[in-house]
Amino acid sequence: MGLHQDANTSGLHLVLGLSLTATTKETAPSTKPDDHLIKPTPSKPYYSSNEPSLTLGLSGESNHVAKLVPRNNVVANNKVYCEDPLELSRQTSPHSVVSSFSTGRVVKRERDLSCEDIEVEVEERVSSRVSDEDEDGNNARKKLRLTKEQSALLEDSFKQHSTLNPKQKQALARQLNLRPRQVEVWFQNRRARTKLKQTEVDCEFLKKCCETLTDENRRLKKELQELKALKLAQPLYMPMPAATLTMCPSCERLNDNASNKSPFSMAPKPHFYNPFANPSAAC
DNA sequence: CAAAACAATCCTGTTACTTCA
DNA sequence: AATGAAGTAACAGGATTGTTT
Repeated sequence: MGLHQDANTSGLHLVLGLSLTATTKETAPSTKPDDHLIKPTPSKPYYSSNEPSLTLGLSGESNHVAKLVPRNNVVANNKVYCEDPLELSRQTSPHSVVSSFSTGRVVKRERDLSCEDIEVEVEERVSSRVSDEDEDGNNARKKLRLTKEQSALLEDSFKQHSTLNPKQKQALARQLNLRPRQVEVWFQNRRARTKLKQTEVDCEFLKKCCETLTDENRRLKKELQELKALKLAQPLYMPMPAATLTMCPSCERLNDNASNKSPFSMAPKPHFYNPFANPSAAC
């Protein structure tokens, strides 16, 4: 669960309850390590009524509801302190005050703010948040954009190594003021993009191969027809028109081999030829 | 030592948000 | 102002791998 150890070790008792007041699928417990984070969605409000939810609070404090604290947060004096600006911004407002308010098209780069800054920032926004929200509490899931500096640093890091060990991830996250999970996700997506690009390049290459081979096939068919016609015209002996007959060196070799074999020997294996590897017109 | 359980990480596919034309 | 496309952050789920019991 998303309980920070501080809460467990402080000697306080925790109460876990099931109520019918809030949450959606998004708040359901997950087996994944980082999925304890509560995620709001646009169509699925972070808190909605008439849905079962888990509530967790300190015993004797009935007002403490849904204190699901991510691992990197600290609980003290009934307040959730954040080691991560983004997470704090998510938690401080139950409706997930995050980076931007789509209605006003204001994109705020929270990444640049420190934790303390965020606390202030979030408080400021919470007051103005009400008017930004739908009547029924619906709130769009906001996506944070990385700053140019952050992207550049991540790119640099990716160039050095496309995967990160935990230490590198932590260091990078600290350096960028991001959560390690965000760094991890960025690298995953970056690897996926690289692979996709490579696949597209490969696809283009194969298309060209296919085109070239089709052309070549057409040309050889034509050549064969011409030879057949020539054979009909000169049935006895005809010196090979060397200028028109092009022979792949590897085919020739196979034919030579075949000529030494008995009539019942196996036919040579068809070989697939890469037209780009050999500029020969015939191949 | 083998096997089960678990955690961490990766990949792939998808969703949802932002930006821009 | 509205809209669709492209880019991308974030997520889900399954596979793999290393560690622990």
